[in-house]
Amino acid sequence: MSHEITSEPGSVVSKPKSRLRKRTDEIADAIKLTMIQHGLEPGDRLPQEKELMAQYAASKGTVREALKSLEVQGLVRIRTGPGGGAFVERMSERRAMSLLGNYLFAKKVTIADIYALRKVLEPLVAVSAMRHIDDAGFRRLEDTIAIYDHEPNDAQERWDQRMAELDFHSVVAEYSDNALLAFQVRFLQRLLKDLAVCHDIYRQPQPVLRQRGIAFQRDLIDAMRAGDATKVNAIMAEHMALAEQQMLALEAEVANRFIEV
Amino acid sequence: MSHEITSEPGSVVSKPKSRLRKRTDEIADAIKLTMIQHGLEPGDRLPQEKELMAQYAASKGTVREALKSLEVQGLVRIRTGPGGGAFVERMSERRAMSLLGNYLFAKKVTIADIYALRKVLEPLVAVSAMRHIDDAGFRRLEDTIAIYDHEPNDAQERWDQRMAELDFHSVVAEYSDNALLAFQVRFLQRLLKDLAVCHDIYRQPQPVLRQRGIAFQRDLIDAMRAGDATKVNAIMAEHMALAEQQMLALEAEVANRFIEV
DNA sequence: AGATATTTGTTCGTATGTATT
DNA sequence: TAATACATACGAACAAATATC
Repeated sequence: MSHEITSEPGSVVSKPKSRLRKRTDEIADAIKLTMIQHGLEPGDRLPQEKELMAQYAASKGTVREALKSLEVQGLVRIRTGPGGGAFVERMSERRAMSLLGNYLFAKKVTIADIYALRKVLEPLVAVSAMRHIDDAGFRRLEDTIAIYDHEPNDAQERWDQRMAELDFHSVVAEYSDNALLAFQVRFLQRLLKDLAVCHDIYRQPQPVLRQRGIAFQRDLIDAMRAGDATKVNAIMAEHMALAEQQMLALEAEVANRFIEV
Repeated sequence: MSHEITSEPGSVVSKPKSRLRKRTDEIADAIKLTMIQHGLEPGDRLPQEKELMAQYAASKGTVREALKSLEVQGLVRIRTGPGGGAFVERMSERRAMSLLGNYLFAKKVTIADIYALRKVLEPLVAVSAMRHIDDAGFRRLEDTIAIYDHEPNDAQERWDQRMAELDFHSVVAEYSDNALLAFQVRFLQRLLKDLAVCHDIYRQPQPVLRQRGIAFQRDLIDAMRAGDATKVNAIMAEHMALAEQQMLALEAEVANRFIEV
């Protein structure tokens, strides 16, 4: 709808003499193109291997590599059996995050980097969500809070509570109609869940933050129910500022302990 | 530890008969794992096809599909010839954006969505860049402005100027040390370049915006040179607010003209 | 600059696995 | 259960690209 599915660099110009590009990639791009031109939607089936082999005058292996490429890009899903073949699919958020994670793997992403973004985006997404959330949504938020509204009994429960705290924000983001913003916010949350440093941090007991966090989130729900955008924004901004402070402090603590040993 | 490794209660007992996952994906993941375990860095070479075939007791086609998967994920690059094979590679920003674009393809992303993010992120990245930019950077910014500091002669030049205006922000983002923020900001810029609606908008003449844009950018450079974070933030915020306003107005105009026809 | 060796890229034929009917 | 239709996997051979001498 919005913009075109993009081809990899080099897909534009075709030098007639030498085949610059591999046959596999040519076919992958060609299939991608027909998907766009025919306006195929998720669930629609592409021609089967045999037909594609004939259509592009390529062998099975080459066609399969092309389909594999599309599969990894999250554009198709391949099913065996009668009536099987390649079916158009929407890339899952999970896969998008995984791929983006590969890009950021090499770069060094710090907690400060993540919170620099969260501090501005979480308030934004909360206000956006406020305009679309319904009773079921509020119930989901309250159910999530219930997971961590009490002292954890063991390390496992403490871990689960930390994850649930992030899930709270994930649920909020679900109700925004800005797909771009929602994805970004949820990706930041996933980074916090995955970063090795955070694993160490989240394992620490932090009695203060938990209760203050709950207070913020209860206030946030109230403000959302009241439809008070300014208040929602302010509450979330303060919540993020405090969370960042706490995370950075714990990060330093974890680092120091590591040095002492 | 004296006790045996136990299976989880619900863990999948390996059915010896049927393979849950495709061999290709198993091999791709196995290779990915060894890449991490061995701490391979860009430029390092993986075993060649022959060796991988022996190592995983798989056929050439299967191994090739696995490598294709890694290639699409931007993790390796494959070279032919003596000493060739799969080499570890960092995913390019270009590919990361392309893949993320595939995810957002299905979702409807509006100009308003993009500017909701730009309004908060561009000021942020400008302040961040201010702390690391050098004389060469300032020169690049001024060179970019030079592309659009005069009336365009034809449609082509007008188009080039619009792209250069976005490039200005791209250069700014380059000097931020927050990889996450920089990527996000540059991705938004790419969306503006690619969105079909924007193509129509950017083709329109807009004499006012160009000059005001240049004024903002000159002021921005001055504020960055002075190291005035507050001012940098304010200038960029105002610039984005105005740009959004203009874009939305033109979007409506383009839409109306489309309806008239 | 050209020949050669090495390694990926592609093809074809065949057999097996899997889901539908 | 059996037949069918499709993807999945194997193996051998050939083609194309590229580094090295």
